[in-house]
Amino acid sequence: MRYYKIPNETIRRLPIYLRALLIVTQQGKKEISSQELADLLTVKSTQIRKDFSFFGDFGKRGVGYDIEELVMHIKKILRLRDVRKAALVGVGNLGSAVLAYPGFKMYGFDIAAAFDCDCNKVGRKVKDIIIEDASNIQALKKHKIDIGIIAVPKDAAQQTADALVKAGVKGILNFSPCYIDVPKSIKVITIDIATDLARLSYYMPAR
Amino acid sequence: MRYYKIPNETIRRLPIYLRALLIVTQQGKKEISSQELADLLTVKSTQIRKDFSFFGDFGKRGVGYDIEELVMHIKKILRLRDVRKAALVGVGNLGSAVLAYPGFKMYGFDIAAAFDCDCNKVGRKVKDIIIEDASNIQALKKHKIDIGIIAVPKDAAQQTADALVKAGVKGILNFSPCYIDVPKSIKVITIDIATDLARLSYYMPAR
DNA sequence: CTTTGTGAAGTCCTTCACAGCC
DNA sequence: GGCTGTGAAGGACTTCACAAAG
Repeated sequence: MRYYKIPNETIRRLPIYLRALLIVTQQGKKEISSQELADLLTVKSTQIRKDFSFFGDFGKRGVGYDIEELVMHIKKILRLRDVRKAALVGVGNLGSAVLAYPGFKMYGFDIAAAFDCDCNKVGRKVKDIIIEDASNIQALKKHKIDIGIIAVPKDAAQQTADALVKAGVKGILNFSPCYIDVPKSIKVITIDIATDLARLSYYMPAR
Repeated sequence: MRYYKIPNETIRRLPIYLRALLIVTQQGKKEISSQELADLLTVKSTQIRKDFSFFGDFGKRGVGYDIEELVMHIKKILRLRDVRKAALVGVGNLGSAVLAYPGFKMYGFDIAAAFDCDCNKVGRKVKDIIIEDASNIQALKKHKIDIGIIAVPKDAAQQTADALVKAGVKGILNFSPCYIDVPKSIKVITIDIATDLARLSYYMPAR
């Protein structure tokens, strides 16, 4: 194996592979061939082998891949092996759904703090976390939290982002349907269902 | 302009352009150049012009594009011009967040029905919609609803999908972190934040 | 002078074809 | 026989460079 740069498209597929592998692990499977994995996803088996070849060759010819080893490698590439602490801002419906979502833990994220500006919510306990007042966001500097999750109404998104940046986060997951402006050393990922919705529409037959 | 096939990647970017255009429209802007749009997004201006050129040439040289016209064209390509009716299944935190999300309307989707299997919720009214019992999903056949939104716990996802297919939907938006099996004429889009999370992790500096 | 529209060149990614190994 | 690993070929998308138009 040569140490080529890993293509962006491969990085985009790794989480998809990871999810599938975690699901089949729960079903008790120990090994998987590129063909079996391909059947679960909409990807060709040669594509999968090529992708895996970028970070080592650990498949067994005639057999397939050891799932546990594969999961470990993918997590390493995606830097998911160490638990990363995240803070949630906005505990409305969306924020609550985020708190309840099991995927965070599965991917090595730990939501360690939650903030809201509604005094009725402040002090309430959700999943072992006490909701704090949003004006205390800067406090998370002490907690080694490096990810902020924005789940507030869009008019409050920018000021929330500013507060999070001030508090020292390095990455932001933004659920508000708007652009937010941050220093370019901060990585922002905006999740907007609308873009997926539009794709659903395109690929669906007309009524 | 020649009628080439529109590249997949262009289709993927169109919703992103659309969102940006809708945002600047709200700010009162009437025309925009490819460079201005590029500055808002992480895309090169030549890319934008090339993308737009696939579906006609309606830019004014020396000026830019008429935003209203552009929005109309993109909506046409993405088949978003006619309102599509959707049914939501599962009115928990996530489902409630979905109901409250303004993006649906903006993109021509109308959530016209909601279902849940919790009898405490059935009968309650949310945003002009009365929550119906999940066993009545087949009833939506009468309502010309062709999209189903799955926001139920993952163990109930497959049976919900089966019921929706039986009820005649043509597309499914799946928020459950699992694969669902449907006839291949049905388009399914699974939204799993975990994949975005993993990308956030990869592009963030190590702790 | 600004900005679009577009062939051509360049880059990146996917698929093929098959050698190598279990 | 079955499946991985990979150079090479092929295909898709992006960027360049510049002509054409307001």
